[in-house]
Amino acid sequence: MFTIATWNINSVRLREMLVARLLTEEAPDILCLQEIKSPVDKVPLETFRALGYNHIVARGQKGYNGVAILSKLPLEDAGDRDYASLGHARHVAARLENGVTIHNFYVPAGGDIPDREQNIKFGQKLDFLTEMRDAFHADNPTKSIMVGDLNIAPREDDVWSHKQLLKIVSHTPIEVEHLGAAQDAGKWVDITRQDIPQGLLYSWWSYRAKDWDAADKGRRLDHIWATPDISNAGHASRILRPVRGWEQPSDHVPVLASFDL
DNA sequence: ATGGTAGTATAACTA
Repeated sequence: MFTIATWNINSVRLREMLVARLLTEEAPDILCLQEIKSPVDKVPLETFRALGYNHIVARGQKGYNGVAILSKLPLEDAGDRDYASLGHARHVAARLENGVTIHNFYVPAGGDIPDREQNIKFGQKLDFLTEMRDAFHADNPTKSIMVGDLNIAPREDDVWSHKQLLKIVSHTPIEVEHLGAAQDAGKWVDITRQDIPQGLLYSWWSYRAKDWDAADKGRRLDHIWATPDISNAGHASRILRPVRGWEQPSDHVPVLASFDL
């Protein structure tokens, strides 16, 4: 059995000690980070190694984006793809010794206006998702887990108000449709919703709210999926809401699942 | 309707 977590950290250098706290308190076997906002050679790897996370696969760049997989279990680098040819560090993959492949994604946020004619970033987001669909269709993944900040809350109960967010980027029907096409192409099972099928679930709360906890205007942007050959092994999903209340927090909280593999 | 906060290339961008 192993536990995997995904967390958009919004700068791994600024929040090095928050990562260390999560690794100490929850001790997932694997932690996938997004938005590390750092070149790989400036990630504080020694802090993570000292906590037993000796196996690290990452892609970084200066200032923006960046993804990393920290693991207590041996990993081999399984490459990356430049979806939508943006030249951004938004994907990396790794393979465990048991043959399970881990994909870590940071899907573009997509800007504010949900129209590709008016907002190039929204078009890039849709193109990124279309390339994910095509890649999953071509690769037909098996024994795979895909996690990350997908920047889309697909279900009505993944947002604080379905009606009020229908024209807000992250919950528009066209984004949900594109994400669904990528999910279907890989036959991915949403492990969080397999475990917690009913009820409101959020993994992100805006920094701009006066009181994020009281207003509770959250969205479930962070996901853990698995291919159907191993989806039955997934269980014990959790979303660590209290982490949003830690000092100088990320706007995202960790999402966890365990796999009996 | 607007503006609100946070991070990094500390100025203007991205989220």
